[in-house]
Amino acid sequence: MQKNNELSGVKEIARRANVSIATVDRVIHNRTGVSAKTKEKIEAIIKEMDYKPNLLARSLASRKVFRFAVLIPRESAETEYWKAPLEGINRAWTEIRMYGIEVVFFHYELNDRQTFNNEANKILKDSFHGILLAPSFISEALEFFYKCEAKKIKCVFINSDISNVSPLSYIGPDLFQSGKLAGNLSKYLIPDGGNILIFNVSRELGAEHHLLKKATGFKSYFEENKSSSTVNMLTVHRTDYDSVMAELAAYLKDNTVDLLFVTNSRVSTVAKYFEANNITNIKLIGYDYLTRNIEYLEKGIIDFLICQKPIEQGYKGLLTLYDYFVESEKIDKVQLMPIDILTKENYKYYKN
Amino acid sequence: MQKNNELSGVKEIARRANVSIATVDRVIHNRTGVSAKTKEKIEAIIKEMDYKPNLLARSLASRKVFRFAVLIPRESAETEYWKAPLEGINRAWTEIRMYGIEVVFFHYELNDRQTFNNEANKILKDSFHGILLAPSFISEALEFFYKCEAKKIKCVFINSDISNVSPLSYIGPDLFQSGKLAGNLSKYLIPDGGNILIFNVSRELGAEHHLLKKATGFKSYFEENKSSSTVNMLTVHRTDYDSVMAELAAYLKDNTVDLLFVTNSRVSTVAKYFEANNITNIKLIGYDYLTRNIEYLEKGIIDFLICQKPIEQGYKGLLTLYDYFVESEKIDKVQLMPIDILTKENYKYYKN
DNA sequence: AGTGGTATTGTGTGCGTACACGAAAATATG
DNA sequence: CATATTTTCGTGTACGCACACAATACCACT
Repeated sequence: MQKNNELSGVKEIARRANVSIATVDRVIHNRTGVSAKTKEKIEAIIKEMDYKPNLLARSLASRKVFRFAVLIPRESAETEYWKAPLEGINRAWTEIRMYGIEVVFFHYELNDRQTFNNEANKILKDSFHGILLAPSFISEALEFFYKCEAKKIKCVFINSDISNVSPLSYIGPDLFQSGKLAGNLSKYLIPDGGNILIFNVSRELGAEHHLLKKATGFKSYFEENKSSSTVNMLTVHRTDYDSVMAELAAYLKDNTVDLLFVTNSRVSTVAKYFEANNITNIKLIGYDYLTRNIEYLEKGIIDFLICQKPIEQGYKGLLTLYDYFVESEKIDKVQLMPIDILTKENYKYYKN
Repeated sequence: MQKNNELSGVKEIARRANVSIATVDRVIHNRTGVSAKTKEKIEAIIKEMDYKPNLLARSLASRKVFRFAVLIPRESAETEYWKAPLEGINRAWTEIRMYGIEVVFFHYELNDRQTFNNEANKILKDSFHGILLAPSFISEALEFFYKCEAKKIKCVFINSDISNVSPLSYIGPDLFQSGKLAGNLSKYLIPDGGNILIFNVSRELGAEHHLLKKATGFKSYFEENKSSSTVNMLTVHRTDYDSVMAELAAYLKDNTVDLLFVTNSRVSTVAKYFEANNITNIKLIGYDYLTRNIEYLEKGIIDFLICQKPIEQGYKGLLTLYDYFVESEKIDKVQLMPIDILTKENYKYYKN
């Protein structure tokens, strides 16, 4: 390593400063017990040498163990979405486990807020340095977040954010802009003046809910561009196929719709309905690279899928905790994901 | 680290096998000097323990130095494209330099194939383990590649590939599919039956040239979809604004064009021309996230930009060499980049 | 000067692995 | 059977850093 010039490492610093490497070590980690003048001297040398510690040797020598908890929804039969972040988290873990990282997983059910509390309490009873969580239930997540803050536990949010709260980092989409892009895409699918329906399929949908942020962004596109299209919104609070089908059918009986925007990954449910009933004159935009969605994208029933790198969200989420604790790096408060457009032509090359 | 059970590492293997760690080390790196039966025994234990070497300690102890050369075009005044891969390469380098990686850069001029040869020869005279190169000039690159093969130097290609040749890996777009996607996008911009022009701006354009692959893909979309649009192609062999402008103006004087597809990052040159001459009725699709291109995307003069993660290409390129030599991982022969669609609405969130 | 105490600095060991070198065992040679 | 040769294996040191522990310097006060 660096076999070139031997002027690297703490040893060299120590040599130049006429001190022992222990003293150098002390000022590097600014521990106490170093006189002001030697500290200054060493710091000057460090700066002059542009010394960069060898992270390998560092974490080899400092046998620290950090414990992180992961709190995200369980992958459900209805949507495989959460498989992706989990995959990213595991990928990150395999990369950093040798640096002394322990990870414990906790999963809650997306249609049962009580399970969130249960798992959250388990986490609080145990002892973790950091937590990676998807705050799907806002008030519950908020309460949990405050408890973590009190215990000096750092949190990273993925997938959706909570306003007025400042975790170590938020990693996920700009929901508003994501919806706005969907609005923009609809321009390419139907002429101006059409009838558009925003369709939410979600058990929970409070005022601050992230699906509504997408809907708001979507609408804003039409307002900003002074479009003459009509944009309505419909929400179904049951997520099974029959319920969705029934509500949608009822709506379509009374209303003309040229384009349908599904605000989450449940778009395949709508597509299935379209296919079963031979509905081909309604354009369809939805979310997420899931096998079922891709299937309908391939068939041409779904026109566009918007995707926000769920795997990378999980990957970066865990790495962010690692960077903070092990590398003690400064962390970006917000790490927005790209807003990717998937079509029949390019999805094969997409990487979550 | 791994403070849990102490049954990790070569030491534990050695203990269980009643041998010294040196012997264990020998079978791990399958060196000579171990009797068949002890080798078997140790291998069994390794498998049973599912032993994973600590890469930190490994590369700390093995003070190997690998030397890689990078051979890519110089960033030119006309296009900043090659800044991006270079950035990715540098990012990868900072991540792995502590593992004993040396990188030396060589740059050639995109409009002078002789400079490629000059730099390539410099590389051959020196001594490198691996080379990361953009084979812009096919025959020259081919010659160089064979010389490298003869010297057992591993090559990784980025940005464009060469047929019938097998480097360690190709990292870049599927050019054909990339062009095909552009064809698909044009569907959203103009009605079927329009007049379309494929526009190549490139000094060099041999039969195997990568721009032509994009053009072929583009055309294939219209053929496959039995489109009634007319697709023509025009190539300008000079890349300065005045030349491009002149040729384009001449063409447009005699021909109607509804949509123009520029096969590389020079799309901003066309956009500039459109802006200067108030041409607003021609849709424009081009390549690459460059500041000048984004400017025209924002203004609405460019409708779509296709982007293929140039930074990541460089990043992965160097990491691929690293993985091969240091981690001795199996390398994917082809690592295709996603084909990203950039619009006015989502470019801000794009990451190269 | 001697004593106690604090402020400051140094020494040594270990993290998990690689490797040079030498020792021992096995085998071959005369 | 003694010696030479080869095969097989073990010991020790190093990598760059962290940290426990030991040592020294410095100062105040009897």
